[in-house]
Amino acid sequence: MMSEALPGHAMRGDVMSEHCPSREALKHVTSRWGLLLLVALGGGSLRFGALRRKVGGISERMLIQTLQWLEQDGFVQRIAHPGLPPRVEYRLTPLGEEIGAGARALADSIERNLDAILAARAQAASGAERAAPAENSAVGM
Amino acid sequence: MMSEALPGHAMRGDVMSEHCPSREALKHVTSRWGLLLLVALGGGSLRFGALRRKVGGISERMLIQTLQWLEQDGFVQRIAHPGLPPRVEYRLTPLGEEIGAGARALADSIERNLDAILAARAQAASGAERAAPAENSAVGM
DNA sequence: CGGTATCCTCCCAGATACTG
DNA sequence: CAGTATCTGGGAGGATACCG
Repeated sequence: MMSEALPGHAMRGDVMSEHCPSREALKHVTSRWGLLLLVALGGGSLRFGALRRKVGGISERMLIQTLQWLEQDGFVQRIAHPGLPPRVEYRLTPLGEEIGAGARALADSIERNLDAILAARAQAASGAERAAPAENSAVGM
Repeated sequence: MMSEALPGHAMRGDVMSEHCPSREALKHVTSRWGLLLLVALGGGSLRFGALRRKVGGISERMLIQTLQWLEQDGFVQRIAHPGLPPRVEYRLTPLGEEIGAGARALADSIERNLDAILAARAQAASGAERAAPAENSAVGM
């Protein structure tokens, strides 16, 4: 599952192992909004409202919940400024910066290659059409 | 949502935009098993059974389904060798290699920093205890 | 061995209402 | 503005059985 938990030696997880705790962290990072929040915070700290506006389609509830997951895993730091109205900033921790860099690289690869991805999907769809010759050239999605 | 779809110019997605098609690809990559499969295939082509054994905890059904998602998006190539018993290999496409590299980097960051993550979680749990000192100390999640 | 088909069960996540 | 609490459904994903 992982290497020996020797005191003083960092233990290393193994995401391929079913019961490794790293799976839990991976789950948070790859949750529906986790990766997007890590990417969004890559540019620097953001307030709750700004974060909500930046990440299109996220609900307040999921924003809070995902931020709490990321905070518990030590990826995000929550900074509450006293006073009214309440102002809370969220920023990446050093650990979060590292994870966030990977998240951004992944998102960037997808964004840059979107045309190739859409082309592959169109081809897969047309291949399916050949198998089922009942004509309908509409390629949705 | 994205830059103009000029013919001859690659279009670029924007994962922050709610209706951008890149969200769909991101969903597949960050699905429960998507990232793990991309990582597993990073070392070279693998057969169905080997893949199943490598990714701990995955069911046959989700293995097939996730592979099909990744195949449709052009990340994975399926190669069926004729004959009996059936032998099917899966390997990353060039596009898949690029996505897979990001996936591996992300998984690697989590694996390497697992101790820090677990420490952060332990601290968050003890902090929550201080906030609610009366109740039972079971710290679930 | 490598799938497909079917059923079923959680629980993720949206909607809504309320608070400091 | 930044949360919390509760209700609910939809769909991801597991179990099982069967096929080529």
